[in-house]
Parts: sequence; C-alpha cells; structure tokens
Amino acid sequence: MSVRTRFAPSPTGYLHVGGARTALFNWLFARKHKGTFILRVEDTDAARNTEEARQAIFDGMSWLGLDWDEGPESSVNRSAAEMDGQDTSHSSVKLHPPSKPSDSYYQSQRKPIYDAYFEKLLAADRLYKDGDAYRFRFDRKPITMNDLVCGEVIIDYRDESNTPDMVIRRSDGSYVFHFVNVVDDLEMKITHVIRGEDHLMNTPKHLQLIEALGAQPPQYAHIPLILNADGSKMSKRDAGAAVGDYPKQGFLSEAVVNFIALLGWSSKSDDEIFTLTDLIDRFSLEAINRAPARFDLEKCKWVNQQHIAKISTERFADLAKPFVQAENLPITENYPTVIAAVKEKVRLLSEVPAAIDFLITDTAAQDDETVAKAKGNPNSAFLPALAEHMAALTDWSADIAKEAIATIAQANGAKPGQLMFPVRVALSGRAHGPDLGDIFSILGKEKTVERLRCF
RNA sequence: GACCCGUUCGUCUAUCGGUUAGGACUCCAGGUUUUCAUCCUGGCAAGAAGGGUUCGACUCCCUUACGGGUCGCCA
Repeated sequence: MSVRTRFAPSPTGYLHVGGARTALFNWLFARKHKGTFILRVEDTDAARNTEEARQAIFDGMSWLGLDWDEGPESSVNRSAAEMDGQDTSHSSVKLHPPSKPSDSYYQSQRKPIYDAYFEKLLAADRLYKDGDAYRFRFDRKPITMNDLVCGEVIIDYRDESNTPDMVIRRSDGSYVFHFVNVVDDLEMKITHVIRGEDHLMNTPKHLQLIEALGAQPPQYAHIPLILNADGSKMSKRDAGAAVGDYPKQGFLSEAVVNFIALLGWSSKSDDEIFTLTDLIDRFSLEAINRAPARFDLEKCKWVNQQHIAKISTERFADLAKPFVQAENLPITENYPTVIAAVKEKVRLLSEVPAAIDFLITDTAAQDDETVAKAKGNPNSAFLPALAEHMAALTDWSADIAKEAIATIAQANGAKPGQLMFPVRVALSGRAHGPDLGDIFSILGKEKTVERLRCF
C-alpha cells in the first residue's frame, strides 16, 4: 500500500511554525516513501475563512518548498533537488471551483459527502438528537491507540463523565471538526496521519467514529508542540511564530526548513545542516521525540548563516536585493562585487544593507564609539601620510593598497597590522566589515584617499 | 480538578543496562587571517527528586515534583 499523508490546516490568517513543521513531516514522509502528499483546507469555520487567510497557507507552503500532489490547484511537481537552487519567493496558488464535491480539497465544498456518512451513522444507530444537534454515541470501552511516536496509549471510555458523547452535527446543520476530519481522511485514503500532539486526545474519538463506519483507521503519529524560548505556548504574536515573517526577516527558506526539522526530530548523527533532499533521505517517524521543543532564534540564525554560505553568490545577490532596495540604497553596477564581499559576514539577508552601505554611499551611519576609539589610537597619526602616499600612486589594487600600508607602517616603525584598524574605521566607520582589500578595491583610490584625509 | 504525554548542559539533541554521558547553538580563552569574518583548537555546562529491579541504571518499574496537552454545537 502506498503512503498517503496530508496536511490539513484551517485558515487563520497565518501559517504557524508548528503547522509548518507538521506539513514538513507529512511531506517528508510522503516523499521518502514515494507516496502522495495532500493539502486539505479545513475551512468549516466561516468566520475565519477569508481569501487572505487561505492565501497565507499557500504562500507559506510555497515559500518552504513543500509542494502537494493533491489539493487546491495541485502545485507543479518540482523536485526537491530543483528547489535547492531556486528562488521560492511567493508563488501564488490559483483556485478553480471543482466540478464535484469529491474533487474539492476544501471542506466547505464537501457537504454532500459528509451527509452520506452522516446517514451511515444514523442507520447504524450511533446518533441521537440533542436539541437540533446530533451526538455520536461512544462505545463504552477502553480504546487503545498505537501511536507511531507515543506508543500504546489507552483511553477508557467507560467513564462517561470524562468522555461525554460528542456533537458531530450542530443545530444549524453544519458538521464539527472531528466528523469531517475523519470522513476526509477515509475518503482520501490517508494512510498516515502526522499531526500535533494537541490532537492526541482526539484520536480515540476518531477511532470510534471510524469503527462505527466500519472502516480501517490510518496510522497515527503525534508530534510534540513547539514552545517559545521561555517554555510558554507559542501564539500568533510571538517572535518566530508566523512563517510569513521569516522571509521578511531575511531567512532563507531552506534554513527555516532545516531548523524546524531539528525541533523534535534528530538525524541521529552529528550533522545538522540539511537541504530538503538530505531531509527526505534521513527522515523517519521513529526518530521523532516526545517532549516539546523550545524555539531558539539564535540557533535558527546560525543555521541561516550556514545556508547562506552554501548558496551561490548570484543567488545571494538576488535574494539580498529587495532588502538593499528597501533601505533606499542604489543597486550600483558593482553590486555583485559589493555583495560578494559580505556574503560570509551576515547571518540574515536583512543585515546586508547595513553591511554594504558605506561601500556604495558616502552618507552611511558611523559607529561613534568605534570612531572615537580609532581616533584615540596612536597609529591614527599615520593616516594623513598614508593618504598622501596613496594619492601619489599611479596604479590601484587591493594588493597595492595593502603594500602602501606596509610602507607607511615601516617608515614609522609600526607594524602593518597596527594600521589596519584605524584604516578600517576611517573607511567604514565601523570595527567590523569586509576584508580590507575588498574595501580598497570597491571604494577605489579617490574615495579611499578622501576618507583617510577626512578622518 | 480529571485524563493523557513528557523530563539529559541555558537551548536543540546523541545514548536503545556497562561511555571519562558525545555533538550543535550561545558564552569565554587561544591559534590562523599583517585587518574583519570564516575557520581550527580548547574551556564552561546535564541525567528533576526519592524509592525499587539488577552484579551494574540516564536507560526498566513505582511515587513525588515540574512542564506540556486535552476536557466546546473551535479547529
């Protein structure tokens, strides 16, 4: 039997990292077993079901590179290998109304299917009216589930006060989550349900429904939740909660995927930096932990830096461009050279503008403290001499400029290295930045001399 | 409150009865880089507590504590 997994989010206006990880694990499991990954939108709560809310799900999935084989407008089946080198910035998913309810992956459009299953339960005498609503009569016995992550868990349904019969159809005729969720999983022939641990206690309810319908249940795997750094529950407003915020903050999608995969799952090796393809290769449900994991933004940034180091300079330049433009910095013709000089200095794409501004404008902000420190440095006294020496040079290159530093240092009985710091600060206004040679060649002779003179 | 799941460095984790309890992030120190960063080396830092079982327990069992989840005509 081939594997079929699904991710079934409800539109809430954003894609939560916890949801993203659930989607990722379902996707990885399906891809690993050459199965089918399905996206189903559980939009039965009309109040929250808006176009934007649905779009947030698609955008998040697309950005992460998680394509679905079945679902709203099945996304083009791009291979994971292809994704690795690709800009995955927001491709929007278009919606086409399905011809039949069974073709739809929106619960709001599948009512006739639910009606049919409802009749089955009615015929089996498992439903009774409560006002205008219908309740499902639980079988009063212990229910055992064999969870792929949690192991055997038994919930005793003999105690009616703890497990009251549940409403599956509301007074207004609409169906509740438990019922439609189960029906859809059955209809879509889902083999493995991988979902958050918040659903663990729902599972016996679902097993009861499935049994009453005379069907075979899928296998379940409940994954632990993701918590804030302080251990509290992660909600919408918390930093790092919304997947849509990551691209804005300068994260690479592959880094985010890599990082959330590491939350609650381990490759059982010392390796930590993985592409989507690597993850498919190594993923297994058995390696998922049972304890909730806390979200460490610092490590997430480190993972991002590792991925930035791996991508090509061209792709890095493309990805950084929006951030540079957002700061109203010009994209000059030497942009590729400028960007290459800082590729391995930043952890986030959003750090790029502040890392390169002094190279492309003359009005970049300076770090006053560092400037003061450099001015107090005795070696700053040699800067005017260095400026005049450089001004007299006929050729200009990183090496020639460095040689000039050595010459002036030697003439004054100092070491070249001692001049480097004041020179760096005079040129950049900061203590950290690109290689001095890069700065020299990007700035050119005129600007270098000018900034040395003005210091 | 009841019912479930969980508990190894601050954080993410390895360990499937016998290890000096390993790796990663962070932080600190040294080295490389005539500068910055990268990088390399080293360091700080952990089995919640108490009982069992066992020749031997982080690992199995029980209790307590703590954390999380669930108890809707939300999903």
